[in-house]
Amino acid sequence: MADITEMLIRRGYLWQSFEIYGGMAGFVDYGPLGNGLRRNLERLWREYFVINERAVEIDTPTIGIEEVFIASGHASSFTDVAIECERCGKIYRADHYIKEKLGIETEETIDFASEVLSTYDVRCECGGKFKEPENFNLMFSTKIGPGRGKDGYLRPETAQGIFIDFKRLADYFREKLPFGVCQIGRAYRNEISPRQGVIRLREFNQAELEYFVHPGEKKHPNFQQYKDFSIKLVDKMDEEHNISLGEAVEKGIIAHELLAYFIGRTAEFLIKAGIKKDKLRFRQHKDDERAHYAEDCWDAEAYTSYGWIEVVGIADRGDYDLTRHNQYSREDLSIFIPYVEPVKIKVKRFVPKMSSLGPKFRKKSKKVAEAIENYSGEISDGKIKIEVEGENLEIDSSFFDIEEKEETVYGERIVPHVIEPSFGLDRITYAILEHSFETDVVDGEERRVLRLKRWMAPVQIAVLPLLSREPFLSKSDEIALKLKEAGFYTEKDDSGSIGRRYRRYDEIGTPFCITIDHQTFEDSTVTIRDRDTTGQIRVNEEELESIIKQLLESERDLKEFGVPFK
RNA sequence: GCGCGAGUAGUCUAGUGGUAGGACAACGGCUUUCCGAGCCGUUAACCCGGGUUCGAAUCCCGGCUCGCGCACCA
Repeated sequence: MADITEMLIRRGYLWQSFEIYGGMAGFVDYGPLGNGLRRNLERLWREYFVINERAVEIDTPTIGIEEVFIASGHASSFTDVAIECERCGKIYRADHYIKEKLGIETEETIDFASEVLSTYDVRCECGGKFKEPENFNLMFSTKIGPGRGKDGYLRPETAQGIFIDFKRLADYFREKLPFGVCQIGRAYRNEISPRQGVIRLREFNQAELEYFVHPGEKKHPNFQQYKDFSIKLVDKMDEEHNISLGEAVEKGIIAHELLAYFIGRTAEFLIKAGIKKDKLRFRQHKDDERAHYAEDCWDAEAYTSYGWIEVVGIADRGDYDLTRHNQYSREDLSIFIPYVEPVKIKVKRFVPKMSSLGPKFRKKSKKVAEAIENYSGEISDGKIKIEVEGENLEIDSSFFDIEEKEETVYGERIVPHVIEPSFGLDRITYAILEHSFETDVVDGEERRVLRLKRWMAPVQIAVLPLLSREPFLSKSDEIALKLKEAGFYTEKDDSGSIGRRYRRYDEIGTPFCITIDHQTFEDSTVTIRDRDTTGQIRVNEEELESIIKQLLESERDLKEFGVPFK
């Protein structure tokens, strides 16, 4: 691989943030081209994960109130208790270190770690003593509102915003599973040591789809599409499989069809975006690697100069999130699933008689009534035994009626499971750039060319007057304007020799250059030059828009559209 | 956060205590200019702060950033 970072900076793909103030690790600025590329990636992602699924996109705040992250588990599992050696300055996660040295499973609290350290006189490997344990939270905290305000955090993932809106969303989808909800946006993690350029950022771009399904139906209607598709799979035992996704499900390597579907879909998407198939693999998380919420998880990994890097995580989060938010918010986040055939069942119900309960139990009567309603045991000697506020009571039949009838049950309430494909857009953008950047030789001279997929290029068309004077300039302006009006990202460039300009656009990945030459003024034709082959065709000015459109949407050969030129 | 190395125009780089140089790029001009042509001209840099010194890009300290290793990576 040629050194790409130099080009990315110089040509306006990626810049260090806060550069004139010395910079700050973990943040990146997208220059004009980088931003364009990432936007195109987002557009393609929507095609794959929203428009062509039963899915919608929403947008929720990047700041979350504390309650959200207590419920989600991030407040505790995202906080590490860290211990630092006084002598050598090494920092460990307290729970890891204690478990390794003493074999004790610890709670993740400062007090507990502190107690264990002093009780067992735990020392650093260098022999030094540890300072008092401290919390290190990987979430950025903030205060909402004036004064002491309310505690808030910058979201560490976009997903929580979706879970919180679950009731509204289920309603939007008319209570019918499966459905998907996605969010594209920024997320924040206060990394201890961000490194490797765009690979580990403190503020990054996610595209997440939460696909809600019936726990017993982890299938997808379009799985057929990927059943015979194969991609390199590495399971949690580090074993490699080169089998179809259908087989992988049959053999139990992938837990279920729905995960396999998203693996297939993700692979197709990444390849369409410009990731090389031979530099793409899916790796299953090992048992100790999975997040607190995940039941099974497969990462898409792309091979880059940093080695294999995770670009997508596809997790079966089970009902973890909805159940937790259910508990903490006390909102019912289940969904009603009707049976195919309603079921008739006999029910026996105890109906409290308030007119007799009231006078006898007074303030307690409401609680007694509830206990009677919930009673499900037998009646002995016309009495039932219930417990109210720790007190055992015998209630005789003058306080309740028994209603026995046949009821029709139409369905049941269940908490859906969620399958989450979560995409790191920054990493994907970077991997695409690396996978696309090549050098080749044209006319004996080395050329740097960014072979982006045509539909991904931030600058799609460059209009180049052969000569930098009239009438070439006006004609170029006229054609560039027409192409812009047609919706193509177009640049006009008359600076330097024509060869120099071709190189300029090769380097940033512009797939096609339109050249206005002498012949243009004789027969109203222009040339289209293909970035990858440097071949040219000559076409009529009137057909230009339609040909460009077809070329940009496909990988069709330029020669199909006109007479080769030169 | 620890250790090692590095930081000079947009980019790459020379300069090791005494006037900061080059290449490429960019910009303007000349040249009927289809694959980084040539010529003339222009713009443009010592990461930040402190110290030592008559004098610091250079030596020392601290910070920031980048690279590598360790640790961390829900």
